[in-house]
Order: sequence, then C-alpha cells, then structure tokens
Amino acid sequence: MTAGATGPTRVLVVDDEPQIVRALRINLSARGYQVLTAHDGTSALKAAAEAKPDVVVLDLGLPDLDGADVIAGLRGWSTVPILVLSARVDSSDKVAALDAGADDYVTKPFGMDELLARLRAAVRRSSSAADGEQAVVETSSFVVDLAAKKVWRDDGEVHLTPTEWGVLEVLVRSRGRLVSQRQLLQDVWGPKYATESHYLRVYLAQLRRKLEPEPSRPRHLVTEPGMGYRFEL
Amino acid sequence: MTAGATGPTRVLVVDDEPQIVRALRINLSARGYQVLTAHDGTSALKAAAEAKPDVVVLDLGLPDLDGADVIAGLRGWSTVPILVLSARVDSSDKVAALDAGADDYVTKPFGMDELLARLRAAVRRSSSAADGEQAVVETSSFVVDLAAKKVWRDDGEVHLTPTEWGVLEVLVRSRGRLVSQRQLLQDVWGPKYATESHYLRVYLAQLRRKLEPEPSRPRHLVTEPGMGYRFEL
DNA sequence: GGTGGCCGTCAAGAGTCCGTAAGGCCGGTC
DNA sequence: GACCGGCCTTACGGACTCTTGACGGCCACC
Repeated sequence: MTAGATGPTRVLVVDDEPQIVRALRINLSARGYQVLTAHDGTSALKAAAEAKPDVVVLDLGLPDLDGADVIAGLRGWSTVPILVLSARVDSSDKVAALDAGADDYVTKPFGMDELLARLRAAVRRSSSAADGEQAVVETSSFVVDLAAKKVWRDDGEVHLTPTEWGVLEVLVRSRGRLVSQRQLLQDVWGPKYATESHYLRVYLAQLRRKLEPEPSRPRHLVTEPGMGYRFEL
Repeated sequence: MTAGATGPTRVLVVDDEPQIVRALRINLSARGYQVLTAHDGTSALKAAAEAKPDVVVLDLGLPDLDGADVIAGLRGWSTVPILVLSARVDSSDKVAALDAGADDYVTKPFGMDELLARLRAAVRRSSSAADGEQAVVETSSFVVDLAAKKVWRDDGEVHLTPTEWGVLEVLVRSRGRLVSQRQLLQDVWGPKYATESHYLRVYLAQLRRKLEPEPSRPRHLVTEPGMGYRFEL
C-alpha cells in the first residue's frame, strides 16, 4: 500500500561493482521492482533527486564520496529508506552509517533472500508511515477519501452506511479494473456469500442514487453484464 | 502509536536468558532509556499492551511462544518498532521474522555498539514518522493540549479521567479520519478488549457530556454507525 | 413472438447498533 | 472504617440498517 501513486516500487541501487549491480538488478526486476542504478555518490544523489526512488540500496565503498556523506546528502531533503551494503564488518562502521541516518546495514557477502526481506521491511515501514495522506480519489461528480472514510458531492458531504462503504471501497481501490461479483461479495460480505449477487444489485443502486448525477445512467459505477462492476474516474 | 512527546524512551526487552537481559538493562539504562523486561512471549504481549513501549527488543528463542507468533501478536494492534535478537544465523529465519513484521534482525553474539545503533535507528524512524503533529488542537468549543494532557472549555479547564483521556487522545491524534471501534478499543484498553464496544458507548457519552455544547447532538465527537468514531474540528 | 436469464427498483419486517441512566465494585485517602 | 472517584456492567427504548421478496424492463437466444 504505497502512498498515493500506484505502480511498482522504485529501487535505486548504488554500487561501483558491476557484478553486484547486475545481481541486484536481476533479482529485483524478477520480483517486480523497478531498478535504477548509479555507480558513484555524485550520480546517486542526482538520481535520487530526479527519480524520487521508494528505497535506496547504498554501497559504502564508492570511488568519489564517503558513504556517510552520501547518507547525509540524502537525509538533507529526503526520508527515503536507505539500506547500506558494505564489505566492512567493523562495528564502528555500522554505527557510523546507522547514526548518519541509514535504516539498515548488511555486510557483504550477503544472502539475497535476507537482503530482499530487509528491503521489504524497509519499504513496508515507509509506506505505512506515509499512509493516510494521499488516499483521495476524485471524479467529475464526487470525491472519495479512503483514509478518512468520507465522500463529498458538489452539494456537501454524503453519508454512507458500512456496507455501502465496503462496496465502494473495494471498487475504488481497484479503480479502472473490473471486479467480479464473486470477488466483491467475498470482500464485503465474506466467503459464504460469494453467490448472493442480489445484494450487489441493491447496494449498487443505493450508491448510484447517492453519488451519480443520473442514477439511471451511471458514469462511474458501471455494470459489466454477466461479469461484475467497475469504478471509473 | 508513539506516546506523545515527553519522557525517556521506553524499551521492552524480551528474552529468557538472564545474562542478556542484564547486559541490555545495564547498557540501556546507562544511556537514559527506561527498560522494561519480560521473559516469555505471553508476558511480553501483556507488557507491551499495558506499558506501550517505544521499541521492543525481542529474542526469538522463547520458552512458550514461537517468535513469529509474538511478532504477529504485536503487529495485530501496534506499529511499535521490533528489533529481533536471535542465535539462529539461518537466513530463512531472518526472512520469516522480517516478513512477519519485524523491523530489524541481529544475530547473537552481537556487538553492543551495533545493537544500540540499530535501536537508535529504529526509534529515530518511528518518532520522525509521528512527527509533524500539532500538540494543541482547537475546536469551536474546546481546546486539547496533547502534550500537557489538558482540555479547556470556554468556562475553564475540564477534568478528564485517564480512560476518558485515552479515548480522546486516540481520536484527536487521527483528527478527521475515521477510527474503527476495534482500533480504538485496542489502543486504549489493549488487544484483548477489541470487541467490548459498549465501553465506547459509555465513554463517548461521558466525553460528550463534558465537551460538547449539545451532548445529544455532537459536532466534534461523531459516531459513524457500524464503523467507528471520528473527531472533527 | 415467446422464454429465460440478468439487472434495476421498491417496500417492509427483522435484526443490529447506539445513547442513556443507574447501580455495584474496587482501590485510594483521610 | 467511612468516603469518594473512577471503572465496569447491565438494561431498555429508539433509530437506523440489512436482508429478503416481489415486480418490471431489457436483451439474447431459441
């Protein structure tokens, strides 16, 4: 549940050893991450500023800048999670990096499984922290705030019942995509109700009456006959 | 979930080896942390619910519960940083713990310097995430000072009982957003009370009587039937 | 042209949830 | 030992919501 903008998680990999970069790129891409790379501290700072990655994997042994300087350079304007990679096992190096603002420290050689798990942990933390900020979806006739659980129309706030919310939330969360009746029923009413498609007719009608400008000709809560329902902006 | 502002950082140390507990207690206390301890998973969950520590140091080799269960038990209601301590170096253990919701993983034997640095990093993250909150919140009919734990109305200071304050604090901290009954109960009474929703009816009524101009027609402490409660400015 | 499936609409009873008030229990204080 | 404040529990009336059934329109297929 990354904040606001959907899409793949962007990882900036900073290392001057091509083998490491290559191994990380392969493993991360295979798991659906979008991978950006930099080979020295200067270009890393530049890339971070331009691409705004969701997490940074940073090797400390860079040719141009000291590792602590790179961390400081990032921390000056960003709270992006930084996962430090280093060949140095000395604890004073770890302490220095962590106190400079790194989020985690992994020593080379590292297990790819462990690195990926630590990466997941770092991303999970930062996304849940930023949660509740950008959960607002806007259409031409109404506005949905998923975090606050509120809906507005031009003429003011609209009150929804819990079940109405359940249905709307599932649809809005997969905006644009088709949601099957079965899926919708299971998410809102539970697995036992997967075939009670009558419920959907009742509640979709209710939502349209409250939200659509012309309830009989819905533009945002659309029926796909025989398949399911779709929320369109 | 980090407690307001003041006071020393509270660390909950969970380990069944007295030597480790003792070493951590000495080192942490010397650096100004307030140390709580538990020697098994059950009492750890209980202590966490009651004392609301700012960070948890958790050994995985506990006598009663599996480490993953302890993590899951905490993550069910809290986002407190969890730093796992373990003798197992196998990477699958690390992956399991991190994916269960742990924030960091340190293998025994560990360097105290490194552990402290990782602890600082974990605390720094969670406190900066909770940062940017205003300590004083003002509505049209009363004023709440979260740091001082005080409330005023036009006609002077209002005395709240500890439980009343707990409820109000959770609601004010997520102002505007809906707080589910479950969330509210878990934050104020602890995870075991997640279904005792009649507590909320009683205490919300009490708060309204003390704070709302028209207790029977609340404007700031609003009920969303079937879903939860919401604090509005 | 008929028929059956699928969807939308409406209405009513059953059931759930909420607000309110009052009483008992416990621990602290004088 | 009596008092008191705070917390938990219980009961009840009322409002709202969910569920359910019936009916009509639309379309595709026979």
